Amino acid sequence: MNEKELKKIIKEAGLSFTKPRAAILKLLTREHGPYSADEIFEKLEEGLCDRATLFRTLKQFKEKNILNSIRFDEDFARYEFNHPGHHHHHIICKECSKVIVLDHCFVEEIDQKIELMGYKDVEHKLEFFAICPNCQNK
Amino acid sequence: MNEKELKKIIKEAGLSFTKPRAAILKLLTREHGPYSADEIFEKLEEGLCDRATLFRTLKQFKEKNILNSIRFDEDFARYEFNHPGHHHHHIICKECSKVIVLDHCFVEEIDQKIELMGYKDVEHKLEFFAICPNCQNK
DNA sequence: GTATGTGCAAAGTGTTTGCATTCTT
DNA sequence: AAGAATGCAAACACTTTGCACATAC
Repeated sequence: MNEKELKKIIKEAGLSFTKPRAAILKLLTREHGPYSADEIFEKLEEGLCDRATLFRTLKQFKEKNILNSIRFDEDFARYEFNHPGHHHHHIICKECSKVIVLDHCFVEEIDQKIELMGYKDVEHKLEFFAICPNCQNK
Repeated sequence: MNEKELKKIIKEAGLSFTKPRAAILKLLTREHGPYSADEIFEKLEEGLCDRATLFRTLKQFKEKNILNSIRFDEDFARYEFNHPGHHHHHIICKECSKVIVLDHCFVEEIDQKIELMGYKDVEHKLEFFAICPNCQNK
């Protein structure tokens, strides 16, 4: 994603366009992740962004729906770019932690059932944990 | 659950039967939760169990499959008693955090599809986040 | 009696915050 | 020039660990 597109996204969220924000967004639009704050920090060019700024930015991007956050059974959050209309799930290998994206959503109808129960604004998180083909041969 | 049953579960897991472990297990078999370590600590009789022991016990119980842990979008884990054969999901209110249990599993067939993709030992976590009927009237 | 578990206090992570300085608009 | 964002260091919340004492078997 080029500078102009990055700027558009950031400005439309009502945030000013700064070096750290551009770099974080660029990375997450280029690589799907989902990445932890720490992984993102390591991938960013040295000195480009403080950890505090990174966390502040992730939080803001999440509030503005630019990013989603997910938690696999870990003690840190993971972030990924929220490609509009690209709702999806993951398979996470229990051994090597490799993540595969599943483009199809299997539970859309369930969201609707839950709305019929009187709930509003229904969302869900669905993740699969398994041992990947590669790790089975070790 | 009575003393005898609690002891059976704990001993069958290969752990010795102690006061803190009995109290934690008793609580979680009586109330579904899922509760955070902090909530559990508050519910236990004062002085009955140190926080360190609580965390150690939760970890062991989880390893022995006595408890499950889940993470809603929070920065702490929640624990619930693993009623054998009682696989289920939750609806969590985005406002008041009230949790409802959904007894039906909607994605069992998906687990099987993922096995056909070459994965082994497939599990999943599925949680719904919505605004509950009660919170809509505020 | 030996192994296992516990409490206490200290340390470890991941994340947030206060504040002075710097950048965006 | 005013407001917003950043870096740094200190603080926080949740969880883990080391060690001496206590309990289970």
